[in-house]
Amino acid sequence: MAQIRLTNTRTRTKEDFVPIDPGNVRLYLCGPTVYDRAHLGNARPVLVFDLLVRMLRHVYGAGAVTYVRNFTDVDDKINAEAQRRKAAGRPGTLEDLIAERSDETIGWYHQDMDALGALRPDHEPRATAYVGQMIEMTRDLIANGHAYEAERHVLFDVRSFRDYGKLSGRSVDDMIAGARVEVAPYKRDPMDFVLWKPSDADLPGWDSPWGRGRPGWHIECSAMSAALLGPSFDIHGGGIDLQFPHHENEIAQSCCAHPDAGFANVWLHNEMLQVEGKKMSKSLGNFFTVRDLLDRGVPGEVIRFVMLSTHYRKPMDWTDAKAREAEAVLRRWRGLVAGIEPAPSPAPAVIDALSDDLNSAGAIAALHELAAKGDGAGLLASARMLGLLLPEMGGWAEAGDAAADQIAVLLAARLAARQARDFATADAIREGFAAAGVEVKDTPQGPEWSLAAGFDPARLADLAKAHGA
RNA sequence: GGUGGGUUGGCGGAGAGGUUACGCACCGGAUUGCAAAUCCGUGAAGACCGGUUCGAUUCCGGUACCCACCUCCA
Repeated sequence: MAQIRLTNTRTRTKEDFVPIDPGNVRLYLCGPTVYDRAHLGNARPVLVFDLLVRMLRHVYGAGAVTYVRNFTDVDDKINAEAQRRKAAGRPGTLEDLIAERSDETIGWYHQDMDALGALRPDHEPRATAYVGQMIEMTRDLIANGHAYEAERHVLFDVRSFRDYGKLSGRSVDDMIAGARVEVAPYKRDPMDFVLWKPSDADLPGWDSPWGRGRPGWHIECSAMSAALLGPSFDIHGGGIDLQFPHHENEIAQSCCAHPDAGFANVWLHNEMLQVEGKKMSKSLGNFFTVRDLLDRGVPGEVIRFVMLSTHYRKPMDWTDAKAREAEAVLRRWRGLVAGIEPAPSPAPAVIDALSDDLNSAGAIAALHELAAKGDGAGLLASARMLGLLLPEMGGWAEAGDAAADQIAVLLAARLAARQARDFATADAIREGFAAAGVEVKDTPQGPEWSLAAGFDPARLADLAKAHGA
C-alpha cells in the first residue's frame, strides 16, 4: 500500500499521512461564496483536492473517504444582488431572491467543476442550513470565556487562545503593529474577530440570544466541519490566501469550542493562480471565469491538465501557450489509447509521484514516459488516476461525422492529385488540412488522420468545398 | 513595517548531495515527390556571493529580484 506524504502547513514539514480512522478518512475544503461564476483561481483548490480524494480512495478504498466542501451563502454580495433584483421589480421576498441567486450560482458551479472532471464531494453543506449550529458554537465560546458580546456583536477574544497565530506564523503583536484597518471601538483587542453581527431590517437575519443577526464568515466553516466530520478530522484545505485570517480563526474557534479535540490534523494550502504573472483577483480586474474558458473552446480536460502540470504549492501562471500544448498532448494520448482497455492498475511511477505530496507534474512526466514506450494500457489506467483520459471527458477530441466525411473526400482528392503528380494541388490540400487543424500522417498502409490543437470545422468545410466535396 | 513563499536549459516544469528528469521548441539522421507525423540521436540549466563537503543546482548563511498574506478574495 502506498504511503501518502503531504506538506502540512501546521507543522511546516512534509510528513507521512496517517488517518485518524483508515476506514473513514475525513477532509474539508473551503468552498466558494456563491455570489457569481467561479473564476479560474477557484478551480485550483478544487482540482488539488480532487486529486487528493482520488489518491485517498485508491489507497484506503472507495468507501473509506468522506469529502466535505461547503457553499458560503451568507454574504453581502449575494444580498446586494438580491436587493438589486428586488429593486428591479422581481417578485418574491428578499429571502426568496437570495435563495434564488444562491441556487443559480451553485448550479453554475456544479456545471463548471463537472466540466473539469472534479468529483462531487460527499457533502456540500450550505451555511444557511447550519446557522443553528453556529449559534450553538458561539454560545459555547462565550460560556467558556473565549468570546464576548459587545454592542449586539459577538467577538472572539484572540488573547484567550494561546496558539492564535501559530498556523500563519505570526504573533498577535506583530499583526497589530502592521494592521492597516480601523479598529472598531468595542473590540477588546484589535485582532478580535466577529462571530455574530447584527442585521438591519432590510437584510436577512436569524434570531439569536444576541438579537437578530447573522454569523461571521469564519464560524460557518467551524460549525459545518464539526457537524459533518466531527471535532477532529484528517485534512483541511484551501488556498494559501485563506491561511490568514480565515483558517487561523477557524482553528481558534474550533479548538476553543472543543478543547479536547484536535480539529484538523493536516492543513493543505495551494499557492495562487496567476495570469500573466499577476495574481488573479477581483480588485485587479484581471480574472476570468472557468465558463469563459469553456465558452472559448478550451476543453475542461485541457484546463485540468494545465492545472495539474504545476505542483500545487507553487504559483501557477495560466497562459494560452500552456493550454495549446496541453491540448496537443491530450489529443496524441487519446489517439494512442483509442480502443485499448486500461491496465488493471496505474503505473507504480505515477502512484509514487502522487504519493509524494501530490506531485502531479512528476506524475505527468511518468505518463509521458508510458506514452513514449507505447504502453497504451498503462497510460490509460495511470492517466485516469489523475482524472484524465476519462471517456466522459473526451467529447472535445472527437470529430463529428460531417468532419470525418469531409476529410475522407479530401484525402481521396489528395491521393488522386499525387498519383497524377499534381503536387501543387496535393500540397494545397495538405496545407489546408494544417490550417484547419487536421493532422494527416502518411503511413506505408495509407494516410491516417487525427484532429490537432485548434481544429476548426469551418475551415475544414471551406476546404472541402474548394476541392469538390 | 511584520510574515510566508519563490528564483532550474530557448520556454514550461520535477526529483535527487555524486549517474539522462520529463514535455515543447531547436539541431542531425532515417523516412517522404517535398513535407507532416513517426523512429533514432546530439546539444542545452539551476539568480548572485560565501560556507560545509572528497564532491552542491541539491544542505547552511547572506545579497538581489519577484510574488503573496497582514483588507472581501481559492
